[in-house]
Amino acid sequence: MTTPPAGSHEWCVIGRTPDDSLGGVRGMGSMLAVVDLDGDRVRIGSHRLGADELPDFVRERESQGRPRWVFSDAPNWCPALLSAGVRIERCHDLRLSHAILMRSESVRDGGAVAAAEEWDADPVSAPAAPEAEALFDVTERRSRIKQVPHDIDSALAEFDRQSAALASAADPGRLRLLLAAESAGGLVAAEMQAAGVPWDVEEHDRILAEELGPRPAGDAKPEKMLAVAEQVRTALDDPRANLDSHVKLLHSLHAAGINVASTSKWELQESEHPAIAPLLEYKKQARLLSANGWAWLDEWVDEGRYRPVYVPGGVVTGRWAASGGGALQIPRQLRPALRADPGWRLVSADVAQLEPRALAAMAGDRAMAEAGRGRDLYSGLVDEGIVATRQEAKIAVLGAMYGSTTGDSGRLVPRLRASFPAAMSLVDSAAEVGSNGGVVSTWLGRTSPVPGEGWSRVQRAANRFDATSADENRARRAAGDQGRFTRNFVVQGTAAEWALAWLADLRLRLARLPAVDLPTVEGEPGTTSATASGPVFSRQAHLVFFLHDEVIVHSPAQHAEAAAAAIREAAASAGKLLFGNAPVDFPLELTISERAEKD
DNA sequence: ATCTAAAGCGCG
DNA sequence: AAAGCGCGCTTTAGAT
Repeated sequence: MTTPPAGSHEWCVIGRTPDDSLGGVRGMGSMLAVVDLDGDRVRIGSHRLGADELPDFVRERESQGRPRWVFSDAPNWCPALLSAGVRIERCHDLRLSHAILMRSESVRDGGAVAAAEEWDADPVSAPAAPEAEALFDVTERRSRIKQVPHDIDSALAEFDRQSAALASAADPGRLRLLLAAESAGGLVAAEMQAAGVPWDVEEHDRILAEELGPRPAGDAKPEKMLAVAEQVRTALDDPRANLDSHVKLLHSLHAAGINVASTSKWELQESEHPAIAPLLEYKKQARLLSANGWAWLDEWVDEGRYRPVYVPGGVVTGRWAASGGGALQIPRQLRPALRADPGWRLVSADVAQLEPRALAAMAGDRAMAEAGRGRDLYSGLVDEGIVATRQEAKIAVLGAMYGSTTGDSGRLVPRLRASFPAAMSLVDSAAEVGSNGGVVSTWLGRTSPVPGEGWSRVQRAANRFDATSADENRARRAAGDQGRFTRNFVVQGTAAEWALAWLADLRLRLARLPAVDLPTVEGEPGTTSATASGPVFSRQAHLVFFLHDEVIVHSPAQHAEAAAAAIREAAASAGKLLFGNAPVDFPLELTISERAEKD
């Protein structure tokens, strides 16, 4: 195998060979084109690799010059590299970048990217542990999902289109930063899935038993739930009340003289009736059982690791989404089941009030930045006499970012307008653009989607001479909805960019921490042994969880302080990278423990 | 029999 | 209280 020349501005585009049956191994052939981006793109050479050669090749190149690897789609390439013990430092993810570039209003010459529709595809999760019997299902499912092309020529062509689009951007620097951060996020997601969240199955089971009773056989209801259900039926004097069907339950409630329009808990809480308390308890139990009960444990936790499927860029604002496993909805109640391996620690950190801080930074609102500096931003509003209580501050700030107009929130938002004119004018303008059908962009240039045809039709209908008041109301409501969406888009999206920059930087800092020796395995191989994290992460601090504004790092105990420092430094560095010397800080709540706190 | 919509609740 | 943004998941009920 010839090794291509190393260079500091080098990109390696990875793709499948056109003849992927080469050597009798279908789908395993790989090709690399090594590209030098100094000046015009020059194809230095391409290299055909055999079935098992890619990981070694990547490892070798990584140790020499750290190129930026160009992937069609990180989930397609990362799992094999990680399971072979290979990590990369930087990449450019064509699928994620395509989604940003095709919409970005900063790009002046994006037609070619937008026209390459095959790159506008669904994210595909990497297959979990390849279990023989499930393989058919996985293959079957994946074949129905629209995937990006993984062959080398398609990847090179798309890479060219993206490079041209980027070069035409109004602010290529910011957009380049966004693409790098987004791509790094793709790597983090793949790595977190490979590592898994250390999960204490016994603790989870203990929590379930405490709330629901011991695990029932088959799909019977747990005994504590049955008992609570009986209390409800007795209180309703309706021995056959069905608590699982909203419609039937509503009938039973009405029959018992409880006048509610729905069975939602905030409405039930309003009523005074002996059935309400046990009913709310039952609903809580039912939720826990169906969402995160024993079935969830069986399906998603294996060998002491919870492996959810993250979807970077899955939300239009740039936030991550999840697909399967409910990674973004793990109830606080179950957080204690998240537990470090023996000799390891969990280092958890979250940013207090990330979104308003991102807004203050973006708007250059010095007064708002000052209100939050080094302290709880909501308390800052109280200290500065803008509102009376922390609760009011929270309602006002959320109301400002979400565009609420009624109730307490509507009453309090005007005070912010007086105190923080720059921040408020930014979100107010974003709302106005959206309500008129326009698009808005985040700090780094992620652009909101154009409202759909249905939206425009509603607006047109309201402008016709024969428009009814119903038409006008519908149009006004739709315009308001879109305005609130774009208002929030700039804030949520910019906060997501800060979080990506934080993650990207943290990932590299953690990779530079020292590795530890593997614990000697005595007797039975422990099911929660650190080796469950795979060859790359079993000896080194690594990210295991990310949720919009919080991270959890799993670290050898002796490096936990260093990991904590890395988290803080990465946060400071993210603020600088995005906002330069803007007077906004992003303070962290950080804890080192063996177990995640219940909160 | 299988798909979709809506309700409801978990997370930020 | 709900409101005002963004999601995923489970369940039931209704449509195909």
